[in-house]
Amino acid sequence: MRPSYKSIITALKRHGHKLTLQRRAVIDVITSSQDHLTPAAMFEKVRQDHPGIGLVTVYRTLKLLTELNLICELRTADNCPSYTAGTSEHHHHLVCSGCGKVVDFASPRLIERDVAKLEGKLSRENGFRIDEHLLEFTGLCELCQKAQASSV
Amino acid sequence: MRPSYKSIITALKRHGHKLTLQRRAVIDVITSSQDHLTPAAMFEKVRQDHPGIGLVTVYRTLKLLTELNLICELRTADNCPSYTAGTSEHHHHLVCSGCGKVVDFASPRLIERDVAKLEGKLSRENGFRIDEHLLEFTGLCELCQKAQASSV
DNA sequence: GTCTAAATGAAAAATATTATCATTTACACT
DNA sequence: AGTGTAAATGATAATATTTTTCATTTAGAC
Repeated sequence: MRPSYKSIITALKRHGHKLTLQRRAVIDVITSSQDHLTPAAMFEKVRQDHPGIGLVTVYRTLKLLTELNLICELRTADNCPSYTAGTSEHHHHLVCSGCGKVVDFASPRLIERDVAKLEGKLSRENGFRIDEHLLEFTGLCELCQKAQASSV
Repeated sequence: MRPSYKSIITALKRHGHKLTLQRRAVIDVITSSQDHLTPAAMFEKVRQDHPGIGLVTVYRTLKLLTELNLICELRTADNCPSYTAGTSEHHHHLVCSGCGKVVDFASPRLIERDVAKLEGKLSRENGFRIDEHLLEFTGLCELCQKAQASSV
């Protein structure tokens, strides 16, 4: 389940962080959108309700939430990180290389089991302590496929 | 098999690109290193033999090689892209979140088969044309584990 | 050898992110 | 409710990374 506005607020409080209007605003935006948003996009959204907020605050809030593992950070080839609520649930990414759209999905238990095995093997062979894994598919979404087809 | 200096040169030629000293130098560095290198790191290496080369040229060459799919671009949480020779061989990444070290590995056929199945399902359900996939493990390498242990 | 489009390097611009610091504010404690 | 204090904010500057621009150079076809 995607973490709700409330659960994130609670977690922040639990870790001894202050609940400022600005943080609430950022959390509101991130939890009420299904998409992965870049810091800049989030800033624009938050701004609508809180004209005074600074981009810096958005960056700081995202950093904090990422450190507490309350949101999910994603980096793709377009160089901009984007964030979405929901790391409590383990999920993977399907990324459109055309427009950057990201679809989250849960992978079948079968794969997760195999991946866990592979994780053990890699860990032993390379001396790593492995903390997480991510499966990422890249391709073109429906719209970008059409755009490509019509431009050729 | 990792693409060799020669194979990349040939591919460039085939696509009608000129073989400048600078490009040769960058390709030499990227093929003779096992690691993923950032543009800046590559610049430093290339510079040793070609003091006159510009960082811009390194960027341009990496961009070109990436577009031609001759090298592999990787982005992790530290925000710096890094590149390595070798996309002709399908491989995955084990990334150290401490120092950024990347180990490439091939995943067992078992997983690849399941992933292919999942790929078909995702493609159908989301209307994506899926081009590639990447499995990425994140953790701490041996050195960074020790560093962490001793600092606590 | 000559020609030309492609590639380069220097500098500036654009973009993204972080650091600094004075001011404001949440909230623990009365 | 009022007060004190550490944490958080916003403005600004700084840093880092990547791209653009453009005059000059050069690889490679002829």
